[in-house]
Amino acid sequence: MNENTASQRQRRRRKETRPQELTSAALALFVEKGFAATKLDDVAARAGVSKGTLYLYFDSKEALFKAVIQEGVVPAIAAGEALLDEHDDPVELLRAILDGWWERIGSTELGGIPKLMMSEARNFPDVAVYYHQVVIQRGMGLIRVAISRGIERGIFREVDLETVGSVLIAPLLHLALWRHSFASCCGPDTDVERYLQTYFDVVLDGLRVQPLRSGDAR
Amino acid sequence: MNENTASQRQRRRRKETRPQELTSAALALFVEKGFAATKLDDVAARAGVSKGTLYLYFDSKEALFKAVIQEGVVPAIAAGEALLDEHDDPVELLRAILDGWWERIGSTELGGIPKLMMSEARNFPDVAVYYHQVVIQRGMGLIRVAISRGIERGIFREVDLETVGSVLIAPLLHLALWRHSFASCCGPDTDVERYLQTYFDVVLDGLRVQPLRSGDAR
Amino acid sequence: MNENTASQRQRRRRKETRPQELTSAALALFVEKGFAATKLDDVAARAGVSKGTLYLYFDSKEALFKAVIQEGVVPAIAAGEALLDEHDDPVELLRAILDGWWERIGSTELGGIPKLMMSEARNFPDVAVYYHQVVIQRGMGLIRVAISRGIERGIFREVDLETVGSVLIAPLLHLALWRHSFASCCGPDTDVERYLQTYFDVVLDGLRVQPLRSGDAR
Amino acid sequence: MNENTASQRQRRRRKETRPQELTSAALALFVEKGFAATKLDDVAARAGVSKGTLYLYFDSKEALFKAVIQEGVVPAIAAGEALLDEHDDPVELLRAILDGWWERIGSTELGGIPKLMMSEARNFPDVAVYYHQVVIQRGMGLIRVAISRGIERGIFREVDLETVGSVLIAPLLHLALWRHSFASCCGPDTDVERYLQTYFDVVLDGLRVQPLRSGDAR
DNA sequence: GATGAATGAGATTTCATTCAT
DNA sequence: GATGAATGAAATCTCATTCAT
Repeated sequence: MNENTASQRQRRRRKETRPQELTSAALALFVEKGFAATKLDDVAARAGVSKGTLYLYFDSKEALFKAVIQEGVVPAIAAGEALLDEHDDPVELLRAILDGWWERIGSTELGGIPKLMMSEARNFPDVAVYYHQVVIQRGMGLIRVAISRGIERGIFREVDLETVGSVLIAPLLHLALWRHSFASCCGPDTDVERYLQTYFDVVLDGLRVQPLRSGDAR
Repeated sequence: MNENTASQRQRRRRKETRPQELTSAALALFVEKGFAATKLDDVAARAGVSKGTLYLYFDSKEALFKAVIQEGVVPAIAAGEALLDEHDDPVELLRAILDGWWERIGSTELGGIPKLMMSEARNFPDVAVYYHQVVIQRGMGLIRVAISRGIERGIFREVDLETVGSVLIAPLLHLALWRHSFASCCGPDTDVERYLQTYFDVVLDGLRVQPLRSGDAR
Repeated sequence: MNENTASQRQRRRRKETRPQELTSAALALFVEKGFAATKLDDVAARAGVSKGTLYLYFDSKEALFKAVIQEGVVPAIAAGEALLDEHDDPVELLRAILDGWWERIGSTELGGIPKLMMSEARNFPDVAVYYHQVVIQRGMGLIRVAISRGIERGIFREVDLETVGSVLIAPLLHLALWRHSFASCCGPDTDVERYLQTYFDVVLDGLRVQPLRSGDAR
Repeated sequence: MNENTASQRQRRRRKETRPQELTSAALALFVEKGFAATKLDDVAARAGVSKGTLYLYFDSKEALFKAVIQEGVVPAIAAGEALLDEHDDPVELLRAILDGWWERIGSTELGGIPKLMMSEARNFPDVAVYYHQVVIQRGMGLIRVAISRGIERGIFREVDLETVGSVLIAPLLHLALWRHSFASCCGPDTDVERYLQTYFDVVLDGLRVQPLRSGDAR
């Protein structure tokens, strides 16, 4: 009467986890080779299934791409917003956001998604729009809040809130992009720890010994 | 007999400029769609020649790719090193380097090359190594010289010379990547002028009102 | 112990009727789309079973096809021969045969079989030979008997017994084929009742006001 | 200066005749095996070209199908309407139409088209609608004119003009269908000449020795 | 040099068939 | 017996490359 045999459970488990195994394999290859240069044969092989199995879960290569992004986007969304309440000091909050992004996204398997999205944005405009709304704008908003909080409290200078988010995230994105492009043939180029340290150092205190303290650096 | 007829000269002219017309068309499409997703049919059509003609000038699609990078790299090299002698003030030198990069590379047709190289580095490791040596390391060296000159003169703080180059170039690269990815579907995201201004502002003077002035921002 | 529980009986019932449910679903789809364009998935779905179940009853798609024809052929055989004894008047007999075919075959679900057999005869020569022997030749024989009986009694003219069967059945077949081809997109084209009436009218009495009454119409 | 070399002309000739060579090969195979069961490989092989060449001329297998029908339809249209003026006697006109159809369509390579259209009408409703309008209705109209002309002159009885066309064409269609279905495995079943003779005999003068001469044969 | 028709290897996609549950 | 996930052979379709003109 016990119809939930172990193997049945295992099978159901498999059915549920399959899509993730497939998107995970696809993500790795899409990031490495790009979407067009990735063969579904290779995705299937990496996931340990046959080519046909892919089509049980995804209607087409393009659908697989969208699922890969979809899946990769969820953690990014989840990662961020909780931080706003966890840190009071703006400097710490900003570091938490940026550090957190690196820890949870940039340095992990998901760090390839920015490269993939950058490379394919023009080939998949609808996915790009979605990603922009759900990830980029939300992330920029997060940084903006941290900065404006710091400005309110007189800790940060009055920088342009519209643009500062992109400027701040850029060096982290750059590091992530590097890891999935030149790093494999030209080495890490820079020690990650030192890179992050320099990054925070420069961003927080600038290069100059005697800051001009004007709104305009020119 | 005057064998240098007008049409002969024009043809010779054509012969010489042809390759550039082809690589230019290829660059645009490679940047837009990626290498694998670009059809030689489309490259030929964009250059206004037939598909077969491409093979008169390039042995293969891969050879065309290499020529595209090769060609795109030359101006980048030429652009830089002269600057070292033109500017004495380290701040001005740094701005000249970074501004100059944006003016001559980032904001031009060549601005797509970083995206292209980033996307394809792992598919063409030899090209990536070449690009790394000839463009990236040289560019990093340029910035390093500017920064170290500033440190020597007591204008810049003692930041890590190994990593600061990447950190500084990242926001500009980011802007160039954006222009060739999300910009087409999600708008420019930020006004370029303001972005650059914020960038220099933050980089030169940091975010904090009261700099810590320690080597370590933590 | 009463082992013939209701559900057991139902199951046995099921076991016996299953094949017919499957062939019935298959017939409908084979007729609609053709053999090759019909997916077993769809057959299974239409029969309300899983794809695997089909293979419990039929070894292959081809075996299913043969079963479909086999099944569809039985009523056709049964329908005919009894008529010979039921009608004495040759005109009535002929009408009974042709009307009966339309009532019991052409106008029913089985009316698709001629279309299916026509379409697939060359792909399944053995089935075609079987069908030819068991259905076509027998049916032609039936008509031939009716006509020859009419000739003997001086009611029908001396027409060619070899060919008249095909000529006579053709308009009915045509109607059946139409119902399963153009009818779905171009309407019934002709009212069935009027069509049959015209058909019998022309066939029995010809088009001419003054028949030539020669064996040769030329 | 003579740039129209022989081989150039031959090549151009080829370019122009290619599509017909391809549709001709496709027609033969579509008729024999049906659309779905025909492999493009085989079409290409029969036409003596490579698989890829097909795609230079037709966007898809479906487009090839449409071209096949399109091409096959043209002669059918051309064949008919001139006849109306060529024959005055309604009996001769009717024979000319039906005989002509058999000579020019039914007995030729084009005779497969009715089988093909019948088999695939439900899979390609738009093609079926087109075929219905351009071929079937026009053909029916032709017969209707002939019959009504005969009725006016008191040569034909007053049969139903709406339906008599289908009834009359049916035996010819049947013969054409037979040739492309059972004929290959079960022989011609009937001698064509005798079949046509019986057909005209029955249709023109009916089966009965003593016609009822009522509008209704019942 | 220039063309573009032709090729064929290789990609995506489909689907009859199998088999563990 | 019934299921449906998985398979892989085979189909459609693409496109870099060739070559006769």
